[in-house]
Amino acid sequence: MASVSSQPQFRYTQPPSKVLHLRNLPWECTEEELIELGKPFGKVVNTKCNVGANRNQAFIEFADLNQAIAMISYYASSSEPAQVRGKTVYLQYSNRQEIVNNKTTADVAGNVLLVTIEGADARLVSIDVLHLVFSAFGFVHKITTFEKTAGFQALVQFSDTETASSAKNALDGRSIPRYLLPEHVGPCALRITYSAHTDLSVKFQSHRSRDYTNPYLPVAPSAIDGSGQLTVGLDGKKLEAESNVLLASIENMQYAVTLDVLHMVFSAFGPVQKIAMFDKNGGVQALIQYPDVQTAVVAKEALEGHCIYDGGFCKLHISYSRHTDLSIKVNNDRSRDYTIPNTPMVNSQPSILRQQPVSAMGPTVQYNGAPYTPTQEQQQPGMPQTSAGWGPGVPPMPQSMPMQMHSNPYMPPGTMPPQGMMQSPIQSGLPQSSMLPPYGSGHMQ
DNA sequence: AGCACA
Repeated sequence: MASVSSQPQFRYTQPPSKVLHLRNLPWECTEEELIELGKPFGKVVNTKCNVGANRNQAFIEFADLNQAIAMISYYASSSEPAQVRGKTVYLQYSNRQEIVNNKTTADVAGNVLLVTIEGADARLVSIDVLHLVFSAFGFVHKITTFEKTAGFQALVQFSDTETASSAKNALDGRSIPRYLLPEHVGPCALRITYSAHTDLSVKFQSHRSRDYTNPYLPVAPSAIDGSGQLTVGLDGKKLEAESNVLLASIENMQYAVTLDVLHMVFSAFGPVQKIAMFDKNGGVQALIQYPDVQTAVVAKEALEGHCIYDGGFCKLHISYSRHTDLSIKVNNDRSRDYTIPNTPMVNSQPSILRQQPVSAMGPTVQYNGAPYTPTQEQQQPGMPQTSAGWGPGVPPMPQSMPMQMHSNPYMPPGTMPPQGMMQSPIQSGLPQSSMLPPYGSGHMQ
């Protein structure tokens, strides 16, 4: 009582109640901790935690009024304040006589979590980031997101209550790790309660909802354009169906990017079958055809956003083409079919070596993928690509590079550049493992 | 640090 009357603005003594009002709680405070706190004084029959705007208040209801009085009296005269996790908790009689509506859906543990993403940039958190965050605790079945007055919210469905609880306990009040968010996105905290749902209804895969148990669920019509092409990814970003043909556009093309340079760069990941270059929107684009989708995926992942030359020159932007087989009518300096040795060659002078603006500068694409080392058989048209030479353990600079210029079926006799020129820009530019992987010399023309 | 689905 003394503690209550010591504060002028709340000096009025509350009439006793078997319900106590607690404040200044750590707001991760659990029901169990409240019970622990009250247990010494009597039987706690009900609690309600995470009350108030800051979720740092709670109520404890004792079986008997005398027990509540005992607790108030004890802490009124105690030198040690009531504490939860070392934080001082202030308590007083509640102005209500019983806890009502204690078990709201938010308190009843279930397999679906209601997640509120807080922060100015909450809306910029993608469903994929949420998926990543919650997947740390178990398989996430479904996620739906929506906007409410509470802000940007998501329902995250786990297999069971235990998994959901572990995620809730670990993540409630925490911020999404910065490294999972784009740089421009500010901090985003998660507030998590249980949802009353047990099974979310996800009709489409979209940037707003996802069903990870059903990868064949149709994609939302809003994400598909008139031609049936997928244009909007499930994260709301542009997305294309994977293809064995890549569309590369070159940004900031300070240096001439030739067919040969492209061939060299893209051959690092597998045999390049065809390349077609063309002008588009004032820039240069190229279609690069691999024999299979997997190779194209690896190449795209590795090269996307990277620059062919140091200093941000010739930055590659790569998407999947709708093409699956390019039609190369003539081999010239803008298009090439590497699978047909005898297609007429037009103007196939190796240009990279002549056109280097800085003599010692070679392509320096950096990427994180495993380098592909072209081998003899992988150069053979029609041969199935082996996985040999793949994997993270492949050294970026093998001891002996396969020298197969002599056997290159695509190189017309007499057009082979001098050995010294072949070596200088490319190989001398590879002192570090992060640099461009070895290109078989046979790829260069 | 101050009373509960707003």
